[in-house]
This record gives sequence, C-alpha cells and structure tokens, in this order.
Amino acid sequence: MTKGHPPPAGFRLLPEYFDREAQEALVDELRLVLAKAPLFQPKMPKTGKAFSVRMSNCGSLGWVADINGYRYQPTHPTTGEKWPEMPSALRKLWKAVAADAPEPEACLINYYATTAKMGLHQDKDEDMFSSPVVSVSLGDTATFRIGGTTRKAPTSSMRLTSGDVVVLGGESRLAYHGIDRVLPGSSTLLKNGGRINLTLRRVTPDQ
DNA sequence: TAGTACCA
DNA sequence: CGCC
Repeated sequence: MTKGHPPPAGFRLLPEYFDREAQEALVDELRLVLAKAPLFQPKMPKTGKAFSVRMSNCGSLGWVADINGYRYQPTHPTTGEKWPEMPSALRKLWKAVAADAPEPEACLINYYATTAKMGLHQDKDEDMFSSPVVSVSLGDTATFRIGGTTRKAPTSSMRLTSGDVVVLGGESRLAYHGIDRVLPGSSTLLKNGGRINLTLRRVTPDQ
C-alpha cells in the first residue's frame, strides 16, 4: 500500500517477484560475490562523511563513492580486482522486465544493517537514462520513499519486502528516492538480519 | 547534493 | 540545513 503522492509514470512494484527458494539461491550467489568483492564503506565527496549503507558491485562496472566523487569503474576500490560476474538470475530478471534495454552493466549491492538509511537521491551517474533501474529487495522489510524529479516534489512511501522488484523506468527513472528505515527482524532470509538491495543499471549508451 | 532533519 |  502506497501512502502519499503517487510515483511518476513508469514506476512499477512487482511484489514477491522472487519466491523464497529463488531468494535463497540469490543470497547464496551473493555470498560468493561478496567473498571476492567485499563490502566497502562509501564516503561523501568533499566532506568524506560515511554512508550508513555498505556496498559492493558485480558486473562489468561498479558504482563507487569516495572523497573524489561518484563514478562507475571496472575495479573494486580496495582490492583493485575486477568486479565478479553478475549472477545469471539477475540477467534473466533484466531481460524479463527491461526487454528493450541493452544488457545491464552494473549491479550495485547495498547492504543495510538495521540502523542504515539512504537519503533521497537520484540515480544519475549513468551516461544514459533510457534504460530503467531495476531493484531487488532481500531480507528485512524497508520503508521506501519516492518523489518526483525535483527535490521539492511531493513524495510517497511504501514497504518493500523480501523478493520484491521495483522498476524505475520512464519518468520515474530520475525520480528522487531513498530508504527511510529498515524494520528489524521482519525477515528470516539473512541469518544476521538487515537488508540487501540490488540495483541493476545500464551505464553506457548502446553502440 | 546517495550526508542530516524531517516526514501528516 | 550547509556543503562544494
């Protein structure tokens, strides 16, 4: 149930897109990814202020944030290694919900401990916005907020539960969005609790 | 402007 | 809000 002003056109919530078995399989694959590409702590450009969320990536490009800025790069910021391959289940998801878009290049992995939050922001570090951003929620339920394409536009909030998929396409591609809070103990998927969010993106224009 | 505060 |  969405509370507040409706999200822009092109926003889609696909509740429980992944069933429990598929979620468990995805978590198993993510553990292998994170063993090779450990979670790191992103920092705000200029100020160096830490995010409460920890991050990693898989795919050919990964999003990183540090004192120097936000960017996509082919290697992990601390190990210097290439990002691990994107799990096939995620490529399959992209094909199913973003059929007209070129292959996804980046999968940002955000880990929210139960106290972590993400302020309202736009995903706009990509070089093209015609492909959607596709998100997968795993683990504890979160309160997600989405507004319009300006910071002052009215927002709405909704709960995202484990297995839910969100598609930010069309007008909603550049909508401000964020995570207000994670509800502790709301899922048994992750042994140590918290929430994993995956966001699949196309970064570079299709040639 | 991916931090914070606040959110009716 | 106050930051670059």
